[in-house]
Amino acid sequence: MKDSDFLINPIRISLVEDDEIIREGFSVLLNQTPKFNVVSTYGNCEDFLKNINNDKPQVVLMDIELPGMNGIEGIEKAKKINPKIQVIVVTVYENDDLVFKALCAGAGGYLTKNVPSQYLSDAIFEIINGGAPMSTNIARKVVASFQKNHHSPLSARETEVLELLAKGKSYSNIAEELFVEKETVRTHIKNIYWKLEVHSKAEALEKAKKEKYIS
Amino acid sequence: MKDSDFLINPIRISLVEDDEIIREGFSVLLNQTPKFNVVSTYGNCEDFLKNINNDKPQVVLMDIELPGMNGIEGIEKAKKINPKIQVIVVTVYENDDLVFKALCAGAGGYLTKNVPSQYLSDAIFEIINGGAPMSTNIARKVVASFQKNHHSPLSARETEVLELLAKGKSYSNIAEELFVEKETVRTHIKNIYWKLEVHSKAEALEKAKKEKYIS
DNA sequence: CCAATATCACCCACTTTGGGTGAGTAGCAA
DNA sequence: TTGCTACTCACCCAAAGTGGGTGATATTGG
Repeated sequence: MKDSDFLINPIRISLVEDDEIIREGFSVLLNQTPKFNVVSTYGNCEDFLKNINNDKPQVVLMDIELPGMNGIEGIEKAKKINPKIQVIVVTVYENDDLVFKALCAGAGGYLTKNVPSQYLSDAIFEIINGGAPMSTNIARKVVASFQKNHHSPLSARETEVLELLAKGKSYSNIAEELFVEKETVRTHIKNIYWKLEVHSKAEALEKAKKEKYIS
Repeated sequence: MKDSDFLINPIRISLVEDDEIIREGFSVLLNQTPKFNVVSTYGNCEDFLKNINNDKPQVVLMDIELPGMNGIEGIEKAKKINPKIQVIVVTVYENDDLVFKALCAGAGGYLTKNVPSQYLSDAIFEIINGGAPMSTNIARKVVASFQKNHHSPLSARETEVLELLAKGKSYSNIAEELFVEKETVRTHIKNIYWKLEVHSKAEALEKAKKEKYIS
């Protein structure tokens, strides 16, 4: 599909943003190009969800901090109504937790609000073309979330054991998989607990994941 | 830092790519701009790693499919030698497994090889500025990896229970957390096993993660 | 109304888990 | 050489966890 095709069938866009100034700004900005058709704008998720089947947006620009239902819930419900809807989060918040919650909820893009106006249009085209538009800092966060902490107190073997424990395997399972005795696995786990200063599987996994000793 | 600063201190770049044509092409292309300084090019990881402390590259463009050590291992070892090195994978492979293995190994960017030459330069600036340059399709894969399967056979409550089980919690832990009896948790788990056609925690978690019923 | 969901109970047997203590081997670095 | 760490294995114990079976009740949405 070429960009010019959108002149015949402009991309249907809804905006959910409680700040009226920003909302109208985005709306005017996007409507400047005939490739976009801002079909509706809302100040909260409730109204947006109520009209979603009428508006039939292809792309939604969604704020996170909203009166009433927050954007995360809004994304979840919107995706449940129509999984094909592409949601781009546009927010000032770049707190790690929010970013990952939004992506888990179904956001397909995430922009921090200081985006130059050109980026907005680019992002919309990108998500329509199967991409995942993200601000620089967000992309880095997302990629970093895959990477492990290089300053783990755990030895290679211990990390291996803990990784298998994280998959829900029992000591015996792990022993078989690593071709060692169950007693050896037990010793590794005792040492892991000692190093992480914990006294149970759940605590160890929580700490190890938080500190990114395991993925 | 402004782009113009790189005229005084050009960005030091190493290339690891076994196809000599591509390698030389990239090298010539990047050296066309005085902001870049391609300090070395290699056809395999072994040679690259041997000279890494001499070359002192800030950015490495790394192929995955290489004779001898593959790119994934290469990234791991390079990051172990100098964690500050920024690695951008440049490859034709966009197999899910490889993408995530590369990111876990420490890659900070991932481009599929049909990148227009302009993108290469942009990507290098982006990674130096704390971003994570990715091709459209790769970014989508990465974002999609956070999202759950909307066609889960599990009920909301069952998913909740399984999610806690994945954290290594015991039935009793889960019961407390959900304010129900342990017996109720046991029933949920029995139903989960039945639905997923498995007979143990490890099997259930494996299947549920593979099918993305839980994260 | 029926099916699915969520809740709880009691049976049983086996395994798992966490903690304690001790000990041998190997490799590496001061 | 002497430590240190890592990796391996063994045996003790008691409590808790796990998987499977069967049953029940209440609520809810299509």
